[in-house]
Amino acid sequence: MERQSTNDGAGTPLSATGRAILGLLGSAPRTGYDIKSAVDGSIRFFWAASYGQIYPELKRLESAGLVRVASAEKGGRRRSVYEITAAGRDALQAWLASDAELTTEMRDEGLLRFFFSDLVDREEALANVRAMRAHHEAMVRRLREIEPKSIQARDAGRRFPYLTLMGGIELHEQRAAWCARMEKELS
Amino acid sequence: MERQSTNDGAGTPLSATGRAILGLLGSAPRTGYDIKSAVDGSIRFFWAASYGQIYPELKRLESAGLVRVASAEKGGRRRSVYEITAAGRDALQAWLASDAELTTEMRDEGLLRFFFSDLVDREEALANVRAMRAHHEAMVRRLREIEPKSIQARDAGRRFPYLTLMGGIELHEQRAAWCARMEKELS
DNA sequence: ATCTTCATGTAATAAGTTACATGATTAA
DNA sequence: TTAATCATGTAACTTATTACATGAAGAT
Repeated sequence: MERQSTNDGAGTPLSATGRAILGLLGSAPRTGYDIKSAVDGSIRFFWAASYGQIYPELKRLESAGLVRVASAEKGGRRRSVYEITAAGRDALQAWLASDAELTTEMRDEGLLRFFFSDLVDREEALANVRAMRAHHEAMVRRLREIEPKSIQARDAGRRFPYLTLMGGIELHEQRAAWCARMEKELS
Repeated sequence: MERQSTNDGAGTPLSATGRAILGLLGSAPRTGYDIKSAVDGSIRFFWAASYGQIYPELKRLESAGLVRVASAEKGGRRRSVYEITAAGRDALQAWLASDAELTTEMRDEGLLRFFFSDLVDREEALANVRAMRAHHEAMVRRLREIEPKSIQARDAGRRFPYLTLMGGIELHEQRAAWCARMEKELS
């Protein structure tokens, strides 16, 4: 087994979510709140993060010297804007260039139910598949909403977020189509 | 927000992994070891479980009266075969027929890297996509290996495991195809 | 003989969610 | 004036992984 986290020299190894946050700070300085919005508005379909992870992780990244806090104020209001440091950029690049094992996991309770559907009536199996399809179709709609923003970034020279988004749309379209086929199969 | 777990009357609510285990015991009595094998050999691509979850969960299911242990012996060796009880079957059916929220999550570090690939050279982005494709192709091969077993179950009247498996193969084929297209895009 | 599979479990740790608490600013 | 958005954080809890320990049975 290989090490599962990137560790450059000393200090606590960087967790996968830490890398995600660092990556988002790679393109712009952000507050914890901004990071949560960015996660939800772009990488959420393959990588989620809650405030309960983000704020503590930002502190860990800071004490590891990978980000620095530029405590700005907006109005009279406290606001901590984090930006990536040179060391942070190095760590990020090192991760992106490494050949470490990539975790890929899926947890889909809809498929779990589908798998066990021999135990229930056709109607119940059908209801489950319909719910799955509705979910994937909703995902496609949500992803399409962020398409314009992604196109802007692409035209500004950052094409990967756009390509990733298109991949996500395709993925959920394929899953929705599979559900539709299963609905026919069960009818 | 709705309750996230199925709770029939009193006792500890049943966790998602508990439901997965109960579902597997729905078709045959099994040991903890058998359950691990069954998970790895069928539902793993959308629902994983480790021994560290399985053995404690079996005890919880037992004290909730949803499974019973028929302590069999094979050779001179200790062996705990669990089987589902009538109450367990009720709980399983109730879950399969309920309209509770279905958790669907994905964590894909390859896509995370891809998303951030504007920060690295074309070569590094390409290496990452190739690794992703290799992974999905390996998944397709592994799933195809269990196809015969699945066909047998289908011919014996349990068709959903087969349909689920075909869905998984399609899913990973689609992802591999997307990777191939991205490789072209980057060349 | 020795390797693989069968078999059971726990302890430490890591990762992540949910609920809660608090309050300012901005748009309608 | 009221709702939405911006903003920060923690505590309790749940969930899951990893590493370890142990050993018999069956195959080569």
